[in-house]
Amino acid sequence: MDYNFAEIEARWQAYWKEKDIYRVREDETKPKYYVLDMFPYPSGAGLHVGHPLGYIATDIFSRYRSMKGDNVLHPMGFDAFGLPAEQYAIETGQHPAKTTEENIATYKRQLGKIGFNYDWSREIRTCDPKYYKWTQWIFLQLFKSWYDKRAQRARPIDELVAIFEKEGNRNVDAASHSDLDFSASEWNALSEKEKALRLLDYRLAYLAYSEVNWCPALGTVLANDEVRDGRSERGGHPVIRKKMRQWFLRITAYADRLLYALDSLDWPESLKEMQRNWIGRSEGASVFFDIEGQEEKLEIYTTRPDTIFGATFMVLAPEHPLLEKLTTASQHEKVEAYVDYVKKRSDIERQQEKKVSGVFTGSYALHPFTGKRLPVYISEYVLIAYGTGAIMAVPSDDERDQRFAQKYQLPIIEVVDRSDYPGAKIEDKVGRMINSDFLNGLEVKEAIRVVIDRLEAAGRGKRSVNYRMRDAGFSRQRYWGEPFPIVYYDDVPYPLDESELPLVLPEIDSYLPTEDGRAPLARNREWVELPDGGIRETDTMPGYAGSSWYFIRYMDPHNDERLASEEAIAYWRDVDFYMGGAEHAVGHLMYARFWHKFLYDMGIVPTEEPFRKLINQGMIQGQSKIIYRVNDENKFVSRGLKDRYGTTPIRVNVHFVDHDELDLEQLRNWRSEFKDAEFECEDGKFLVDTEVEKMSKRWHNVVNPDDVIDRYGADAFRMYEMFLGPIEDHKPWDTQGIDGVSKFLRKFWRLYVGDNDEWLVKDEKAATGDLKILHKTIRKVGSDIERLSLNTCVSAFMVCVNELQAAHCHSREVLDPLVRIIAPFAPHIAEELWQRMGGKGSVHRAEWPQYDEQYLIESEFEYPLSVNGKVRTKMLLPLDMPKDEISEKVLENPVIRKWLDGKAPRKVIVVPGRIINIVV
RNA sequence: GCCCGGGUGGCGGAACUGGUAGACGCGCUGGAUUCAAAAUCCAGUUCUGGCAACAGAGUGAGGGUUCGAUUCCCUCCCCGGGUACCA
Repeated sequence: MDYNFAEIEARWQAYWKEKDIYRVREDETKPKYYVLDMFPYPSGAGLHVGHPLGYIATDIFSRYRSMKGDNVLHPMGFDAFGLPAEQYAIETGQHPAKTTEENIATYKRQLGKIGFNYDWSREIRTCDPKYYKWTQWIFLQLFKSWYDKRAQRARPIDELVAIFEKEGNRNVDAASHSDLDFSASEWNALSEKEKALRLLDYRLAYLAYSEVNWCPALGTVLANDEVRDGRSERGGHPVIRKKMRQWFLRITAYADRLLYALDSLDWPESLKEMQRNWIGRSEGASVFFDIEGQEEKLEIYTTRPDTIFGATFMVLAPEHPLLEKLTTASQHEKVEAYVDYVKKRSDIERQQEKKVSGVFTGSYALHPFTGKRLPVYISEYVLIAYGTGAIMAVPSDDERDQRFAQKYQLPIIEVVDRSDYPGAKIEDKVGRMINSDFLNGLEVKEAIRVVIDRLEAAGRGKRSVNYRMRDAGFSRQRYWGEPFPIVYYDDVPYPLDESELPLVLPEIDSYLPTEDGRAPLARNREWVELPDGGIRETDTMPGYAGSSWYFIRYMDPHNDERLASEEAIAYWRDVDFYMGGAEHAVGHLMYARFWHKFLYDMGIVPTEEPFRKLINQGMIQGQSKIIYRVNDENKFVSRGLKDRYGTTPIRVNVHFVDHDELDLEQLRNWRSEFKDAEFECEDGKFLVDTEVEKMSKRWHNVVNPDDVIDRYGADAFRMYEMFLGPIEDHKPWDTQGIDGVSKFLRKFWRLYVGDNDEWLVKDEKAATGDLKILHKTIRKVGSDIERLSLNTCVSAFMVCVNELQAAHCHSREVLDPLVRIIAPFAPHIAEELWQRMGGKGSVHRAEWPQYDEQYLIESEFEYPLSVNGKVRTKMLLPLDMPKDEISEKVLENPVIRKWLDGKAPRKVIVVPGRIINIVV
């Protein structure tokens, strides 16, 4: 009987569920291993064949580790709050909880068919109040903490209050966005409200005003990627920048720790580099410039203080707070016009502009060393959000400053002699200082040190470190997210008592924002307005809130007392291996690391970093199928004929195409536009072109795993996904190719089961050759799994089965270990054969076999013989033959003699067990 | 522009530390089986020449190191991802 995957897979999936074999418990007798997949957002479209790629890899890896004796945690859950469900709710009026629930059911059904080993008793959903109780709890801890830069850790805010009461803030080095100085008596004289507002400057979760993309027509705030060219992507309505009071998380306090810990992580180098760039640490100096006729000083940030004698003008961001004071009456009109011009431009436009523009303010700054007058300009190339929003312009050593100087005819003073460094660009930090007074003759690096010392001594500047990274906006004016456990009294935010958590997301009558532009939750006045006069926060938390700590919850997902028990956390500690898409390189991975470090400071988790090893799985792309429509006609032509007409390419459903030939019948029934169309074939066939691109409904190239599994089975599907190529690479899906692994599984089956379903495996001694094949495979598969090279594992299995088949091997001594090592890849067929073989318990609880070195030792080797590096023939020689004896033997070889043509070889190189090269 | 990947048959890919380039599979070609087809099995399949033995070329292009380079070094081209007037 043939291998009946449908029956086998259903049987064993039911068996595993019934026996609960994937249930994981803490077990001190075994080493722990935590394997994690990035949990999915359950979209309405369901899974396509690209989604499970990483899940299959971790499934194989975790099954392997547990057969090797580890206690493996491999959980799954759902990132269930998010924009698409809310958008759908706005369009249909359906509650997002309901559609989310339905989508999760679809996902679980689809995942179930693939045969994963998740411990579903540990499933979590970020939208479940039992889960987000602890998301809210962590937020409260952030709210109640400040960051002590000296101790390099978060501390309770009460300790900061105690310090303020005793000595003010002068001896505190805290992460803060305020530079206000105050003494103990000044602090103690403040009202309760003033104290509360001032503390916000120090909390790790704080309120501040910031600009958002406000779309008046939609009455809502838009994410950056929902805005195109200053208009909303949906509907094309104008979008303006609007100031709103919002929650922020002080991630910048952790910038250095986030940066330096990267070195210790086993992550792809490219991903670590992205995080480094995102943090964007730079070392330089703050310099204070006097302004002619003004009390106030202008603070600038520069990484090149050494070039200060080359500064010939200053540039401010058009939003700079000092601008009004610096603008003289005569320049007022021009400045205002320029500020207006910049206001209308989106950040993206401003940043992409290649044309230099700017306006003189009328004021002059004074050079701190020479006292020279430096005109102060404004220009859009200086950004208010970076550094201090003001620069000293050094046209000799900065390309943008140079272009600006050229356009406005400002002087350029060369200050760095780079003649010792041919090829150095103007912004490279190399060279010898010239025209720079006391810096003359110094190397750039030395000059930086010297000039900062001078500036500090003169009280005109200081060493300073700057980051590109900014605090994380944590408010969303949306419904489908975690409510903030915050109540305002007299505009001051107070935390809810932890006993009141979770603060459950209330019902509302419509998912739209209110008419006056407040978040949707404001619609439920009963919920918002408390009897004691308190007003609840109506913003909700962003998507990354719930995903920043979910890996901890899996350790103990049903705990109502703590986010996870101390014992569970002490046992599981951190994620050993994390698999997910590269699109989360900076967002999710940065926030999760930040939260983890905070929880470490709180003493809740024992490790500084959450994810020890990380791999990005590549994307499985779709193959779009393209046909050509003749312009202005209801006529389509086969691909070879497209150049005879003016044509437009059109994508058709990938399922209508077999071997590049289109099934016209199916196409005609697909859409009315094809019903009566004319089709011109070539050689009786209608051929299509193929384009590899993202798998998406839009391109009609989506392949659903359910269909593939129905036709070929889950085991074939799993192995084929792995066989496609290296896990990190992008590669196109081609359903045709699955035939290969499907055939392989049938061949594999026939080693065990005969045509009439008879059991072929015998308890006989295996031939040495068969044992060689087996042990070679055990070794290769084991080491390839360790390095996540799963595609080569599959081909190793193919080679093994081909060889065993040719050898007519039916010995249990070989076929028992073979079932075990294939079990992680094809868990169903392995379980079936294991059980038929009379194996104890599940094959997935069996031990991973050891390979036996004795079968891998060879006594002879067929050496390739090469002449001048080109292989000419082969020769079988004993591996223990001494080199000079080999040389002699080789020279007797007729093919080699022919190539030597009677001459003596210049050299004979023997690499034992590898190759022999004769140089003539 | 900068940073990080990557360019190998018709296609997906293999070659782990410099040692037989193209494993494994798809597709294609021919054959067996079949009334026929599907399925299955067998053989061939980098390119060029040759019936073949064999010879020449060949891992994006050019150069270098080496007995030997897909692998190391230099220059350049192309593709993918990230990022940016970041002072």
